[in-house]
Amino acid sequence: MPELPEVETTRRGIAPYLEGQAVQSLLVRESRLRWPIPAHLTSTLAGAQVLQVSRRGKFLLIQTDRGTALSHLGMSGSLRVLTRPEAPEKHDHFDLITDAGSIIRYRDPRRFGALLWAGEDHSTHPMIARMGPEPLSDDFDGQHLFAHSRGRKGAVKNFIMNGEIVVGVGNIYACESLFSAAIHPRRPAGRISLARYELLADEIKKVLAKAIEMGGTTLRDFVNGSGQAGYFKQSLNVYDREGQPCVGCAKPIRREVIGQRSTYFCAGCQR
DNA sequence: AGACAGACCTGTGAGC
DNA sequence: TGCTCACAGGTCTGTC
Repeated sequence: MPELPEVETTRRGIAPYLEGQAVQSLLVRESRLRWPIPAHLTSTLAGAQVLQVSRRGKFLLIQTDRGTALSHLGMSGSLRVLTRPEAPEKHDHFDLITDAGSIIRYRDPRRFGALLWAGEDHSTHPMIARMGPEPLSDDFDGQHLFAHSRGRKGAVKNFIMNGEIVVGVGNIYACESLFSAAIHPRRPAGRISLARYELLADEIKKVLAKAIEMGGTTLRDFVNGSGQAGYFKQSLNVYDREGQPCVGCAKPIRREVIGQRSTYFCAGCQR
């Protein structure tokens, strides 16, 4: 489910209800996520002051005066704000409740998400330490992609989805940015010119920024902090459009499996 | 080092 | 209606 734009949309939705607030309690109904929710978190977070809610890659960072909680939404996770209590449903695994009475509720049917504790310096946490640059930062550009791709024979699509190269580019936005840059997803990463990587980096930035603006992509179940769907699906050029005409050349969009993931592209426009 | 398959888990929709 | 199968936004782990 959530790629960077969906995580950022979530961050913006929940931050106003958490920043500057004290945590009253963490209520865990199901601790078996991708990794178990640490048992100490309930007591560690009770009474903590939330300083800031930020994001690194697809992790949400809830920074408190006692350390930082990391939350990942996995494939099917969502966090939303309840301003009044609602009966929890089957896959509502934890609630973070503030002194002001807001409930931040985590739902995740597939349980690929996570809630972890990073202590004081989250940048050294194993989940964070090896991450590549943020795609929307100045540290990420065509030169970066070019330099790290030399000698690599794997498909460029897998290369840009590798979080040690750049974070936050998941299956949807990898397909979309490769289409916009007219690069075939199977092209070996090491055989793409600097000029084409400069275009690709620009398209990655553009597609992610536009998706954030539109509140993310809802394919089936993504909801923002208020429980609403995102609107970027209407802007998808190739993803989930197998057989439909390419917006550029009208040839049918193709779907092939690359790196065990469905990949959508136009064989006419992308080389 | 890097490329690839397998693993984790539940729900949904298509086809029979 | 109900069964089986393929597939779904991620990413860690193990093997070659």
